[in-house]
Amino acid sequence: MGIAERKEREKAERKALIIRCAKALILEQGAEAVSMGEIAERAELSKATLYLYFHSKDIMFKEICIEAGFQFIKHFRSLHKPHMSALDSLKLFWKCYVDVFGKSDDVIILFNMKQWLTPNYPFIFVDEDESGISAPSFELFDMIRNIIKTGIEEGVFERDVNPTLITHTLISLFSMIVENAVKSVKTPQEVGALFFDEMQSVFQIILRGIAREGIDRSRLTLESVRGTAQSPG
Amino acid sequence: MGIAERKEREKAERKALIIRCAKALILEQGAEAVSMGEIAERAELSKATLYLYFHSKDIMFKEICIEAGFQFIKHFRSLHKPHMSALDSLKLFWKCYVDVFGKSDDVIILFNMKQWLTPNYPFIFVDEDESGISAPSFELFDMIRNIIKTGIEEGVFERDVNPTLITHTLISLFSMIVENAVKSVKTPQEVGALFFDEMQSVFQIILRGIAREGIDRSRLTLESVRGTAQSPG
Amino acid sequence: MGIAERKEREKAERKALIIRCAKALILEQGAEAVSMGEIAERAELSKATLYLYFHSKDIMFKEICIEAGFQFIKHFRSLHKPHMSALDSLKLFWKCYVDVFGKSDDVIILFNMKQWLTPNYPFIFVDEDESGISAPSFELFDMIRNIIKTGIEEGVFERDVNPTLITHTLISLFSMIVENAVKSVKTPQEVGALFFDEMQSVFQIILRGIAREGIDRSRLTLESVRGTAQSPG
Amino acid sequence: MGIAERKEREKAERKALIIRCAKALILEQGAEAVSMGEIAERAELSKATLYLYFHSKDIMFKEICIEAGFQFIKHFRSLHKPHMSALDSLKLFWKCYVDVFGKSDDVIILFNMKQWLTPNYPFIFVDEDESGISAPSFELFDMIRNIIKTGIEEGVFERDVNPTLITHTLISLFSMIVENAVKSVKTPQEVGALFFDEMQSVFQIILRGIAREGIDRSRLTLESVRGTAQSPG
DNA sequence: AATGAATGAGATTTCATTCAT
DNA sequence: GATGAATGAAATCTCATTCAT
Repeated sequence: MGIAERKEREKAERKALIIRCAKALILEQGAEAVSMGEIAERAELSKATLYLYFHSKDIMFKEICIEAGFQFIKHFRSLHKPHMSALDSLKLFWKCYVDVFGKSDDVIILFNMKQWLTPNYPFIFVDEDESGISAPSFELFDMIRNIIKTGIEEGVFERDVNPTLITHTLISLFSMIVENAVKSVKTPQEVGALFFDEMQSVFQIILRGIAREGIDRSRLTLESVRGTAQSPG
Repeated sequence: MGIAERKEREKAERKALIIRCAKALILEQGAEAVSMGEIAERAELSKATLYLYFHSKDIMFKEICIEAGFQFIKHFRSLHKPHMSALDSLKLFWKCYVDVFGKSDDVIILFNMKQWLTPNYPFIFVDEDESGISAPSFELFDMIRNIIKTGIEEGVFERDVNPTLITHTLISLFSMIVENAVKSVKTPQEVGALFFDEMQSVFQIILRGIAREGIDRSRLTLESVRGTAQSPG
Repeated sequence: MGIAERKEREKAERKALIIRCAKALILEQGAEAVSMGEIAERAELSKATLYLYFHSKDIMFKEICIEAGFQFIKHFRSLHKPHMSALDSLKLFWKCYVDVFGKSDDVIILFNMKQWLTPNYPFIFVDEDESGISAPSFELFDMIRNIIKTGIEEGVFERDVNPTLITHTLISLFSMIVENAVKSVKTPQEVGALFFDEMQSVFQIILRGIAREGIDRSRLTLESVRGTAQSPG
Repeated sequence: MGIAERKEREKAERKALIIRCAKALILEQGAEAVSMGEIAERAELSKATLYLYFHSKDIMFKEICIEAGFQFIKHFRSLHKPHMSALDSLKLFWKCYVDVFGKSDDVIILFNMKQWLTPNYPFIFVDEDESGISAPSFELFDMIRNIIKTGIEEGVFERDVNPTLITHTLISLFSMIVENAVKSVKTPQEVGALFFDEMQSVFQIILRGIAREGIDRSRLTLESVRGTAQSPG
């Protein structure tokens, strides 16, 4: 019986290896430019072997996206408390984003690969596709939307704000900024500087933009998290 | 005597036809996926003929993009008055966006193709490249940034707002939303609905988010322009 | 009636213009690389116009070859006297080669274009081909062969020498050396230096190689003609 | 245990097959005219397969050429003794030429393709190029030049003979004759007849032409090797 | 007579995917 | 389970040649 387990484990490791290599290449060249041949070469496997683990390039890339999404959600879940206020939740969301980004490239990967989540990227409606893989799309989306909804109920956000739309916008923004950051620099560390300045500023603007008139702006200010981001671990 | 002119016109029409077909395909499939063969087929021309009008695929796509950019800027310029306030300018910017979009797909094209062009398009100054085409990128960017700066001077926007960053963010947002809208629906008319709801909402949130505390929100409200957009001229 | 003549003349001028441009391009890039489009551009004519003067690229290039051949033959004829000895004739042949080369690029053109004289280049058997053009091949070839034959009769060349073969070899050599010279340098002036050293040396070796044993070597020595070549007239 | 070896062998055979087909086509049409498609068709493989064995057309042709060069040099080396006189060496050179040619088309290929390769092949030292292939050009050139030098030292060749130039000439001549022979006939067997007559005659003339005055002509005579050539092993 | 415009045919090269071993 | 080998289909681009005007 130990043999079966070992085989299982080895198989998972192989799969992880492939994904790791694919991610590295996506970071280096952008998702569009990566070919199966390159992934195989980097993983020191044959192209044919890749197809044992993923039925197609499309599916491989989708799985990578999805896995990256789960990492982020998992981290957020582990820190989020049910009773948190909307503002605290959003600030935590921001913190998690920074944390995960500091620790791994998943966030970059996630947002760099929108073409593999088409046609309804980013993570809105696609829950199950022909490949039988269920995406974390709705979860991420729903999570944020619930926070916005809570904010409206708490009277912190404007009543005329459309939670679905704002959620969409927030995710879009994150995605866009990552994309720009990734494209203009090379290493994750370099990405950091550009990225966090812009991200934090934008997040704050959105916060202010959806906040009800009269809400004190000090409550709508994000703590600088750059220090955290720069010290991965 | 009219012969030369007619020939000129016919040539321009052919070029326009090619561009039209290319745009349609870009809207349907995204810029990356479109091949010269498909464009030729759609235009009912041979591949070789395409190369008479554009020396390479790269150049064709750049020209399409740049042309679209100029259309937008031209329209804005024709309506913009020097003495306009920052808020009025931004509102006009929004109106132009809607107008141009209502009349053609240019804006969609413009933003849908940014990736294809240059990593940080349209945020980076690319005035002249090896193809000899000058891009309107910096103009667009500068235009918006000047409006933001004016707003800060007028005391309408927060002093701590970074004009360059906000400009970047605004363009990113527009770009992103267009992209999402285009990808999730089929016809330009359908795009319209999603698009304007989201765009207008986001634009308004940004406006509120960068406005100084105490600025009356009624001043930060965009008129609904959907009617205009839906009745193309 | 003057009109017809003028037309005739203009036509001839146009044709000459085309040939001139084609030659220039052949010298610059080598015959293989030159395209009809380039020739048309250089001549400031349309590609279609080229086809009014030459039914195909093949025919144009053949005509160029043939014309170049005639120039050389014409010059040789004008200086050759019927009573000349074989050795004097060959020396004259050499002198003409140098002269024509000094004055024009025809010799280079001629030998640079062997592919358009296939399959029996250089100038051996092809007298009439499908295009109806008769080549000066046999004339050139025959001229040399007659000189060799005379030399044998005079007892200057070995009896076991095969005139046809030697002729073939001589022409091959000229062709080869031109080719190498042309390929390794750029301007005709530069070609000169390399070219004449090698050519003269080789010509002399052949002369000695075919001469009868006992013929005094001083008779088999070519005067240096480099000065002549360098001062184009 | 034999599996790996068999695979290795099969791979080598495939590569050899491709080269064989390519050579045949080069002989039929000349190097410039042969396309990857034709080679693939002749080898009954897909074009893509060709690219498994050769990264580009350029590289394929270079490899063919270089391999042929090595074959020739190898054969010469195996028969050449250090103490040989210049005349014996040159005669051996000639014999090897005939031998290799009798057994394969390599020599023809070698010389027929020089144009395709590099302007002054095989006269210029090209030891390592961007494709990482080292060429035997200089070796061949040097080998002959050393023989000529020895001959001068032995007092068999004229003191005023320039070894580099003569080497250049010899190779040019061989190259030229092969080319002509190949172009004027169809089958390799037919090539043979033309080829050897001319080659032998020319070789002998050169020998006589560079020999010192007074050297007995019987020493400068090549044995007829046609019989050997016609009976391929 | 001249040409602008068009094109068919074909060039080289890439890549996701399959299959026999 | 792993892979080397093969490939079909498609990509971009070129060029000699034709034809309506």
